[in-house]
Amino acid sequence: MTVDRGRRRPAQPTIADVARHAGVAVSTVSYVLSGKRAISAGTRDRVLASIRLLGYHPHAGARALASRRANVIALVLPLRSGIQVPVVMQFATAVVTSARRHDHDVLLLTSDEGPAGLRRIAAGALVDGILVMDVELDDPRVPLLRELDRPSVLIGVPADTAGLTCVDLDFDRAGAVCVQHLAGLGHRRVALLGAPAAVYRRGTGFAHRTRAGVTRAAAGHGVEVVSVPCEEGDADVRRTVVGLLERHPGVTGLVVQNESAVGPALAALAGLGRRVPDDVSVVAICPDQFAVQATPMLTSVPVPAEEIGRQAVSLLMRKLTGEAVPATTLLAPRLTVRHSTADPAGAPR
Amino acid sequence: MTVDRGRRRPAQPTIADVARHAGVAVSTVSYVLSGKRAISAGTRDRVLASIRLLGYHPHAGARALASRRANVIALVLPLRSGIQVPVVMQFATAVVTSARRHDHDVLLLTSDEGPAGLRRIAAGALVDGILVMDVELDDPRVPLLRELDRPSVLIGVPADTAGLTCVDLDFDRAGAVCVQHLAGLGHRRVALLGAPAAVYRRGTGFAHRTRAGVTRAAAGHGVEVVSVPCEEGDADVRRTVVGLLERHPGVTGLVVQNESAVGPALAALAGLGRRVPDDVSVVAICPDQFAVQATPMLTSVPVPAEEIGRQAVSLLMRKLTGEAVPATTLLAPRLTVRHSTADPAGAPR
DNA sequence: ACCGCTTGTCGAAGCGCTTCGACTCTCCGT
DNA sequence: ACGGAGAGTCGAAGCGCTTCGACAAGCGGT
Repeated sequence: MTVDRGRRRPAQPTIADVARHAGVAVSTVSYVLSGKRAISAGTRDRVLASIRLLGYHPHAGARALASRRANVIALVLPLRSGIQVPVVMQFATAVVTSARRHDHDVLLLTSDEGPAGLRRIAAGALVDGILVMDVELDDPRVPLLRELDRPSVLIGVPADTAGLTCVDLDFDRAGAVCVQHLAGLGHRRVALLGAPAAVYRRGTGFAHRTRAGVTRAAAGHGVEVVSVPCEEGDADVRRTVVGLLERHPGVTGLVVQNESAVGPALAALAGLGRRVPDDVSVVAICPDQFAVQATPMLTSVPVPAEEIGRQAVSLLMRKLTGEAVPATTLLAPRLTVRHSTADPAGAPR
Repeated sequence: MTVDRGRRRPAQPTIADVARHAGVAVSTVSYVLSGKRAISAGTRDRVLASIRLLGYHPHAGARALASRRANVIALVLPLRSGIQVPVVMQFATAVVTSARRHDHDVLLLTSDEGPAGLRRIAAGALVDGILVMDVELDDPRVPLLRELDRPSVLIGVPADTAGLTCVDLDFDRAGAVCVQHLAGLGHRRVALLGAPAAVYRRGTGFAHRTRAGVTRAAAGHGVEVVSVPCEEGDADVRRTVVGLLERHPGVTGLVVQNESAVGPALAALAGLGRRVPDDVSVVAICPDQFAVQATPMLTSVPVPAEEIGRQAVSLLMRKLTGEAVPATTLLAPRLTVRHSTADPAGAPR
């Protein structure tokens, strides 16, 4: 067993081994692989056969050194409280999958190493580009990204987007669409059960934008709206919902933004003896998965994590090739009607 | 603006620039950085000053090429259904944080590229070692890892651990501890609300082990136990709980393994008019965060994602230095008593 | 005064790949 | 019959770093 140790040395074959085995020059193998120069079919086949036979895989470091491209992008994830974990996860997997399709790998960073981490990664040529999630309205990482001279794409939209590339769901319109749907059904008093207070305080874009959209749409439709932040956790959500309906008994429509509040909010309504959708209509902004798991299935505006991830990667790839891209890409919200919204009680048919 | 483009070329300084600036040889700079040879204090300071001044960061690719160490580890995450998203997320962040402490970065892979992905990464020297999450009892990736000749650590325990290094919570004992707690309170009939059926079918270790532990402990304490799989989603959980209590009305203790089932299960119990803990005691195996968010706060055995992640990284680092490490590390479960468990109704005080 | 250490530094040889001329053919138009 | 344009291939020069052997000093022991 131990004897084996020192002896075995399959020692990954190098491009030189492949070249020798195929009887061509090293550079020819390289061109077969990159397709950057014409190679005759015969040679190509011979080289490819040798590659397969020897089990050759190019050495990533050597390639990065010579070509000045690492074929790796960084994904900076948030670690903070109040984030929507499953959504983040969906983003991450979408990003990895898309990146692979573009022949790139993904390096995972967490924000807690701070700007220094970004700098290290970028300057060290470990990555070609950077994807940043959960960007706040006034994010300290933004100025750094501007100066960093590696292409980057933000998921989320900061206050000042000059010189940046951002992708996100259009939360403003998402909020508006929810209210519009409720207004269309005849509701005159609605409430927004928002994100935790800390999230607003932090200035996270999506929370503010949603609230703005809700407010604007309400004004436009002559609907009264009250908007309350909502902490996570069963008890807190219940308390918030109870308090809300005590102070505003006339509310018949509820927009729920915080996906982790969806379940407890429904439970709280049930506890108060308010039926959904008969007494109160509920529309959620959350991943579809949650909307269909709830009882009743929720009318919702899904957060298209998958598509945002894909878009972000695709934008980053385009920037890597020097292409110009739009500064801000806002995905249109789509409202799916399910079983949690209806005419308010007593409304005319 | 466009004019700027071609002109600016701060062109990351190289180690040669630093050497020139500090008036020493390139190798000296290298030794200052690596500490592999003695360097006089004066020289070291001069070099470090130049490094700071020039904003030098070593080129990762060049370093990997020359030193044959990428200082990157791969983290292979599951993408499948039935996984516990927040737990996975906790793992991931713990892994990234720990890895950074060891001066390594983390490359994110998803299982869906399959074994080919692992092979590519390992052979391409993109990573020095591999961390695999959510390993199944009979996992196709396991034989590959054995042959791959890059060190790896599994989070989760497959059936055959020969030649591997595994870390996990001791789910068997976790299950046992839950039953023991209930038995100690006087419960004679308990149930395990398990993972989704697909998870058992797939042969995911933790689900099977938990069930085994529950069963064994029940036998040991003369407690009757019934164990049912449980799908995700409000309605499914409700149906499962209702069905369970119909068929086994004498059950007074519930062990809930699937964290996403916790909320709905409590709601279902409330719907049936069973109070927790007065009529039914509930003990959960789930992250603490969930346990304290529930109402009432749950007696639980937390999954120490953070610590498992740390351990996994630390084991991998030790393997990278050639150190021998234990094949299997099972973390002892710790049960935290909160407000969801009590004597069964009618039990002697 | 000399040997043999240790300590600190340097130069050069790679690590495995990409890329840039340069070179050899072949084939076409005239 | 000849120049020129591709097409196809090769050799060599790096990319930025680590590491090995060599060497110059300084030191204590005899």
